[in-house]
Amino acid sequence: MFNAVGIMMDQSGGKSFVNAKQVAELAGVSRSAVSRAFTPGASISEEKRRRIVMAAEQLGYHVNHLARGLMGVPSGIVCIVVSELDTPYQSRLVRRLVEQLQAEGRIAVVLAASVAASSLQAALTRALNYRAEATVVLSGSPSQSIVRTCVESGQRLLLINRDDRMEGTYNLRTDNEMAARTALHAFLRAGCRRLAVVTSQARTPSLVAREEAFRAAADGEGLDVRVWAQGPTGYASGLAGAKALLAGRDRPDAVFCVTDLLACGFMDGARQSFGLRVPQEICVIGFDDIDQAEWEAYRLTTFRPPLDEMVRQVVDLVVMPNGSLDVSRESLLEPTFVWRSSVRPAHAEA
Amino acid sequence: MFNAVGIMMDQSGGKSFVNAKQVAELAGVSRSAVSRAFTPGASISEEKRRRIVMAAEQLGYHVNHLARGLMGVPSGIVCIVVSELDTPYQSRLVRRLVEQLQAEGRIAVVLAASVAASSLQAALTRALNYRAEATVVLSGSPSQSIVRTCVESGQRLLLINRDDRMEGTYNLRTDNEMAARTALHAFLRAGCRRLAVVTSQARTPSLVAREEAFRAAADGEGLDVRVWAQGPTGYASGLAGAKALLAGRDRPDAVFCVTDLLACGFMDGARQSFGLRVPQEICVIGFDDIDQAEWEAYRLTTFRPPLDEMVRQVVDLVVMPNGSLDVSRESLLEPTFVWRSSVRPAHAEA
DNA sequence: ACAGAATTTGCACACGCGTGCATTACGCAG
DNA sequence: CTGCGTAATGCACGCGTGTGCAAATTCTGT
Repeated sequence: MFNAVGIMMDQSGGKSFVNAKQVAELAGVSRSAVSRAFTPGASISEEKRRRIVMAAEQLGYHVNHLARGLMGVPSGIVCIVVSELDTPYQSRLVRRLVEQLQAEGRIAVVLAASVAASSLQAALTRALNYRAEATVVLSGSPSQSIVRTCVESGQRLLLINRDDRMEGTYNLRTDNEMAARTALHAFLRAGCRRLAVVTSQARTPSLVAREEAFRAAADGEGLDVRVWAQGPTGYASGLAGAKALLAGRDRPDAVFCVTDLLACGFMDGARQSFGLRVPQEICVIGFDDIDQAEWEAYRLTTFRPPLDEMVRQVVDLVVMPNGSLDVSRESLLEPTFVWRSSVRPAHAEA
Repeated sequence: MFNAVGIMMDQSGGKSFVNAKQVAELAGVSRSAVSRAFTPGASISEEKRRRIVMAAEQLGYHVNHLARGLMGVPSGIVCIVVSELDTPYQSRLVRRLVEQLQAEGRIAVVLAASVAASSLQAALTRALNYRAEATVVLSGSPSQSIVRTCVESGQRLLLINRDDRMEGTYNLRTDNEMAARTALHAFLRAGCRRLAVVTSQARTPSLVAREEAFRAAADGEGLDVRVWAQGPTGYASGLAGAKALLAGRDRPDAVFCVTDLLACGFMDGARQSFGLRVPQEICVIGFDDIDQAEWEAYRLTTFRPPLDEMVRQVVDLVVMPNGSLDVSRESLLEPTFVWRSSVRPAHAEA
């Protein structure tokens, strides 16, 4: 029944977990003492705690967080819902979130919202089943009903980069409108007049906001904007966009790509298929400041979302106790304009 | 105390969770009935189940998986330990794993092993605390002691791409040796003779294996190999490697980069700083087949790990019941050689 | 040495759930 | 109507833990 180190075997041949009672028996103390030994701030003598910890180590005992979460104690579980984890921007954000949440003693459950349409619903249900303290949604449109379920259950729902504000959720978004205006003015100062936007078929709120703000700003200057919006939000669409936009006469001399991946694809297309030089013959601005934007092959002028600040706010909202957090249900973060070499400097006008 | 839909408020103002007892009261049945209503195959009349489900929906009731996991029922939690989630290769692998595990009804907890050296130890401890069914390690070297603890607790430990096999773990790795030999022969057929390897300071087992296998294969042909190994495993190191290796006289004409990111950096360095053309003047081979390897700017010849097969085997090992899984504690997967444009074809010898 | 304060300890309960077991209700043939 | 087999139901227990409360122990000051 017991092996050399005292691990109990169950009938199926696998090993079962050691519980506090067994540790108590080995250490010759009550089970409560074991519980207190692993509870910071509990009243227990140092000598007894040492003996208990030693016994626990010998048996391979670990506090069962499931049972702990059964009581009033918060579970420490935070869900992160993400659809395209293999994207440079998303993966970086998730990494930072996981690290910081972990530093705060939380544990991050990553849920994929990509498989089916109802998958997010199922994922959030699972999150509820595990008594997650909060859920961070990086993508997908949660249905109104599931959101209500979450909020009513005391779940905090943090929506990142989604412009559709909903009742009872905390919204974090970057200032897409400001970025679009900044991009336009950078183009104008570089002497560009034939504007274009490259975006994707996916009507993600952030991307739509960037496109529309850019068009509105250009409209304010009396300038026209050609728009290319096809395929998914990735490199391939940018490449295809270049081939489409640059094929005809009167090709654009300034292109705002709503995503860095689109921008990389566009630049490659402009160079390979049309022999254009960036920024001499065509200027490009992206958004996200992914790693590749800094690569020598691109040196892309783009907007860097304030990742540190975003992560900090998310972690704060998660960690914050239940009282007094309704103060700011929404916050708008300013991206930084990162000037590299894909736009002509102002003084070098045509 | 109760609001319109019957959600109980706790004293702190947040909502507390609904339990089976409350559902039972509303539906006018016993608590056991509620439990059975949500247990597939339990003995309960269809009419009563409908009434219970309706009451549960009205109250926003969700089965508490923590309490369920308290009993013999497996927790359904799988831990994924990863150090560099914002890397193209890792993020893609994690995404696939999360999706497939989710499809099998498991929930994936992502643990960051990057912060501190002892962080992996802490991560595995947390995994044990939550009674994870299995832990998939994509990086870092777990200490022998913590591995024993995991295995003795019935945790399955799956190590991916780590050559150090340990007692009681399941190992999945790709055939780095074969890949290195294939790369060498591709270089030789292209007429290259001045070989080099670009790797990083990190002594990750896979990377070391690729480097050493390449050197061994070259040695078998009587050829020398210059090695550059500095900095982390990323684009910047590849760029620096190019500047260092190509600066002197007698520059290499074939470079095996142990990672695609290194290869991208190297290609950019070779082009920007030395005006070299790939593959006419220098051939490059990478490893991982990340998205960027297919980009027009690189069109990198590289090795594609069999991701589908890897994920399938991991999921199989996780899902498999406790009996009869010691059959294959290790499996070696063959990467595919992806031929693009960064190596001269065989017939175009110098 | 002794009272009183301060600390430590153990008992017992609660948390939310699944389930074995005894009991009841039901359907059906004789 | 009776007997019997089957489906449905409710009671009570156990899972592993944290904690209030009272009892027990140690410490402190005079």
